[in-house]
Amino acid sequence: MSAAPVGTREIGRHAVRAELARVAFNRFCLTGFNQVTFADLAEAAGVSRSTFLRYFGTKEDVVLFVFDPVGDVIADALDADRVDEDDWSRLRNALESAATFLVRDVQHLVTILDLVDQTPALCARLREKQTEWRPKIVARLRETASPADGSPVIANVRAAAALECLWIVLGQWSASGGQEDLGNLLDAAFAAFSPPARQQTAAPL
Amino acid sequence: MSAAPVGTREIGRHAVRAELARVAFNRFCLTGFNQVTFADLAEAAGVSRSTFLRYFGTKEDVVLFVFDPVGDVIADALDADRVDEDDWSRLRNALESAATFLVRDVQHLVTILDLVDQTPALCARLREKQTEWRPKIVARLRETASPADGSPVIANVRAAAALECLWIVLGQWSASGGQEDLGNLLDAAFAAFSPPARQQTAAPL
DNA sequence: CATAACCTGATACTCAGTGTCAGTCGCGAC
DNA sequence: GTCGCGACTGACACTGAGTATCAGGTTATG
Repeated sequence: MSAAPVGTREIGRHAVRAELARVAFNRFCLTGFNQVTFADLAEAAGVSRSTFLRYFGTKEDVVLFVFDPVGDVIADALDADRVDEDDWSRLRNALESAATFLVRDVQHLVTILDLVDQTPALCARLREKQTEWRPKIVARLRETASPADGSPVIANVRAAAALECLWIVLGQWSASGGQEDLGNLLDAAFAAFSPPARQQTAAPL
Repeated sequence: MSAAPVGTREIGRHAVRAELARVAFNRFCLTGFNQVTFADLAEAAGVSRSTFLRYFGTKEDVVLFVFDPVGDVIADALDADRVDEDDWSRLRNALESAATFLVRDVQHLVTILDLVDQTPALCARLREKQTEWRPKIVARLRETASPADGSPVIANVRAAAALECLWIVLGQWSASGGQEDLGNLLDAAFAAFSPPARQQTAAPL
């Protein structure tokens, strides 16, 4: 899944990166993302500013690098699930894979998500990452699309909509302190697409 | 629609802003967004760097301020269209209003959109603006939502999906040089939601 | 051991964005 | 008219992100 480091150098580098991120994250939560500078982080972690910057290209990445594998997780899940399902079902399941991947330490993820949506810069960067994932997802969808879907617009819209669902659902989940069930939340979100869409008359549920 | 300036000062300020943006935009198209600095822009426009920065808080805004009214345009269109329509139809119509608002000078809009998706920073900022529009749209949807929709998740998902449609459609439209019909493109995009979603068997169209 | 690759800290640099300050202009009140 | 007030401007200084370079130390490998 996450490319296993081969050399000892890779291992070390990975470990240092994790430690730097850990220290930095505490600072962010304590003082606020914008208030903390790279100089602060470097001092807190006991390395030089140069070194810190070598591990994380931007301040946003210090927080958001944990989301990097999500795009591949979703794409892989789509591949594993091409059995007789329609796009929406496959996307829903793939999103559940992504959610499962992210939720290891519930408390930690909740804290991250809180920090993210308190911080416009983090929101923006995370949305940017999502957009980077989309082409890969679109490609997987189109592999099995009916020939009638000549234009890539349909697949793009569905992929984009699904990614929005993931984000909205995670926001809701984190607002509940990680109590609610992600599967149920995903179902609730995808219900926005499935019904015949006439909302005026209350649908008998 | 766009709040009419009342005082002479407002008029002047607005005109200066437009002129600065015009000069700057040429520079961006010529040299590339990232290559141009505020100092360059100020010199090209014949004002000081300070003054230029007083008119535009960020370099991104110099390009993207034209999109600012779109959120209100969509919200207003939703209000004017609450007659007996389901959410998706209302959203589709509202998006067409937004598109109509944006397409005054076809060539200019195409140029802007090209510049935007050549420039990650502009993409990110535009997506940020979209997210700012969403709450207002959600509120309008929920005003007429059936009581069965207790959770705001449904409305959020639909608003987010619709905004993604707008962006995808504009991308497609701009790729065609502004030739294709935006109404048709919107229909094609919204088709991603309507069919029973089973994509394996080619739907007889 | 030797060498090549890598990591680190130091330093210098560009540029976005913020804030301050003094001078200027337009405009209404007196 | 002129006085004062508010807004606009340019000049300057400053913080902080991100890039680039360099010398010296460390580690893997032959």
